[in-house]
Amino acid sequence: MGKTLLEFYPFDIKYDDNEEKIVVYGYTKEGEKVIVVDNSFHPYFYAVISPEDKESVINSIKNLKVIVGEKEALIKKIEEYQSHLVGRDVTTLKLTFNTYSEMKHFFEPIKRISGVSELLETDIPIHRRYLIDKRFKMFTRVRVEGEKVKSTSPNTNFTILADVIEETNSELIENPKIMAVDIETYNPIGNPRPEKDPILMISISTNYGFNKVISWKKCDEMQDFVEVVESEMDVLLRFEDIIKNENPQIIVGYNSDNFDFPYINERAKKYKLNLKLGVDNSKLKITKRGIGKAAKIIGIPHIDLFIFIRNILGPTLKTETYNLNAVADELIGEKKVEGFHWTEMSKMWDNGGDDLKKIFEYSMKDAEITLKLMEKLFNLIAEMTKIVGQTPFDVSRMTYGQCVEWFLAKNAHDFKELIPPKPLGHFVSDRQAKSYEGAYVHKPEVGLFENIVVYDFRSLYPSIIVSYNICPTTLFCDCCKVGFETPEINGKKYSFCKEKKGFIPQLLENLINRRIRIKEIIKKLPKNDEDYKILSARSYAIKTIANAMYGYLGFARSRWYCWECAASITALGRHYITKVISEAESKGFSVLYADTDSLFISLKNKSLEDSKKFIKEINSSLPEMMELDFQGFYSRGVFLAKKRYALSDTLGNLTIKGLEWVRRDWSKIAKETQIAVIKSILVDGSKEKAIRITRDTIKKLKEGKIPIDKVTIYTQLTRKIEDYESIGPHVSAAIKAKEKGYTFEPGQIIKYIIVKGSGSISDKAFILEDVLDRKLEYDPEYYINNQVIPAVEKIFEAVGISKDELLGKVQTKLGGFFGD
DNA sequence: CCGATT
DNA sequence: AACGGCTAATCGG
Repeated sequence: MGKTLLEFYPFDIKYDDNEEKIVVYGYTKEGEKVIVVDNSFHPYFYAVISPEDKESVINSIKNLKVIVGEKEALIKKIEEYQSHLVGRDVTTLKLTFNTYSEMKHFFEPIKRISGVSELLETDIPIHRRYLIDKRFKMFTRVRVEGEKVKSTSPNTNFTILADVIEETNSELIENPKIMAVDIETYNPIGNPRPEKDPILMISISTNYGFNKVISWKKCDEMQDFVEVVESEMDVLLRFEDIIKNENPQIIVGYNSDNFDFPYINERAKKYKLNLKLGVDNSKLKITKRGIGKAAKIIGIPHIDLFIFIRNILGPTLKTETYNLNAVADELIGEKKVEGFHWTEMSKMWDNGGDDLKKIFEYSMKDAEITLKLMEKLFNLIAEMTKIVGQTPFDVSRMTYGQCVEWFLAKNAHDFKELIPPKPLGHFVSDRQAKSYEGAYVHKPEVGLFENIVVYDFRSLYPSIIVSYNICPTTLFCDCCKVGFETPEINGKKYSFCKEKKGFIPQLLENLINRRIRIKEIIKKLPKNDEDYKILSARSYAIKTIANAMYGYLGFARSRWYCWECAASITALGRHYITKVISEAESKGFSVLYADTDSLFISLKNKSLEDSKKFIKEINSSLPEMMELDFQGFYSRGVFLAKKRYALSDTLGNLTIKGLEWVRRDWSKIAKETQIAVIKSILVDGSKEKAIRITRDTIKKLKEGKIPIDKVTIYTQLTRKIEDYESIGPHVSAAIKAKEKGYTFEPGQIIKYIIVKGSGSISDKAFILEDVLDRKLEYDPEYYINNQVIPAVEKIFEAVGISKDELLGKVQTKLGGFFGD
């Protein structure tokens, strides 16, 4: 079909193991599906050599005879490359090969050549190497030149054999076709067993109007979206059919890596079906990834939103659990179909009729919610994908550490920095064994205070890294006699180069400046503007990477791990916060509390104006990138201990940190009582009301009037049940449930209740399902003495009311509090 | 009651 | 498989 030039949006990429070439999958603006084959890319790695041995090493490499299969494998190119390894000058040879399968046979023989000290970048997967080198970003417009040929894949418009493939601009694909998928399974004993229990239905929801539930059981007056086929096998075949005909550009699920797709695969195996979902007609592949699995469909990015939310969004969410219902409620204000619990699935399926209709509705809604979540999160996933520079499939599954690492890897060569190897074995354990001092936390004045001003350092750690040029490449440089110096850390000062910028501070400075520019633009846009949404997501993605940089430097499995850097950052953080504390005190403010980058002062006889003058003075003395911000003014606050306090602003809005209220391992009844007490004291200024509320709760608990969901406690299993040394209540509840056939995985949230009976607290702990089944009653004594009272006791003490007084055991005159 | 575990 | 600091409950000797 001849030479052609076109622009397209790449969605996925693979290194073809058999044909040994890079294949990029994408779409033109008109939605035509294209495959771009890049024959020009060849894998390579670096050998670090002593410069004086250069000729002999090159000769030895040329003389190597490596046989792969029947044929001799050849080195394609040898080039000298003067570069840096973590700031140190190194001479390397860049060795390029025709294919990866040939290249890997050269690792060992080249390592053994005298004059070669180490091999670098042998542990970069080829498709990632390709994206690092080519610079273009997934989901954005890319220019390709090459020969247009008929596609070998049946459901693709054409293939291009590329000569050139390059970035044009970073314009994002508009409105990709997204398909959300959810399955329901037969589950007579709780968790479904893929070897026995069939898939009942597969639900599909798209952002372009195709919505269906495919099932194999009929009932009267079925909803329009239900399509009934003959059998479970036909459900699977119809699913394959839909993927092929509908051509979704992105497939999304919720926990689909570890549930939906592995289950679909297991059931397909049973019928000896090969579900060819990939654009290249390849099978749905379930791979192992860390402790879990990942479901890969070649050519169509499959995003498991549960994984992305858990890894990246989780810490910013309020929700206690990452189940679909709670997450969707918080992010998009939607809930699942009510009056239905998944444990009833098989019973309702067997009943048929209206019950079956209800399952159809429930399943459809789940797929719809998943789709809406993706529509909400697409911009963020796309921006993370762009900034990290890898595929959406990979990036959506990365943790913070991996996002930072691949971001650095992408940019390292601009600074001629080679990518250090992943640390293994004792390198990791040695690093883990060597800890360093963290942030400073000021012991609070326990009690109730009024007129509180809060300051915080804007992006404290990133601004320190940039100001002090903290980088593994600048530590104790050769050029500066005295560089940027840290305070003493265990009696030693650390120095960072003043002459040349380190690559991490340089990249970080670019990120910070980029974010400032974006925020300037956002300010002028209306909130519902499409650009506003994209730029907000970009700003959030940049912030995520910038804030994770410090943690990455102290992370034992980092390629650019640097103990001295991490320890210097926290030491400087401690230096600046303590400096502000002492200056505030010397100016006559009373410092109530401080933690890491924030400072709480009481105005006392000073004015708000005085506090603003103070902040100006501080800022004029700080390095340019560092800034102390005015965070807010609060009319009242109660401080209980380090990391435990509550504030109320002038409008009565509460800020609560560290208290039981924000913790999931406390019952709702304890948390609700606690917040009601805080509100009474901080907002209403009435300790009588607080006492009344507490006593009333205790009475209701005694009378057994509190519903079960308010006495349920959530605790995560962090390991396998048998690995626990100490059996806490949640573990004990799980052990008892396990004997009855329930299964538990590490990471699972255990919902348990302490019931009436004898023995230790653990003896009396049972999981929610057990309690409901056996109609057990909660233990009022436990919830009064171990939940409600401890949650409010410290607060009452801080305002001068003892426990006895609270419970009415001692008659004391109340009063003298906020004028009453 | 107290250190260890969570 | 991002850091350390910190509080508090409960176990288990």
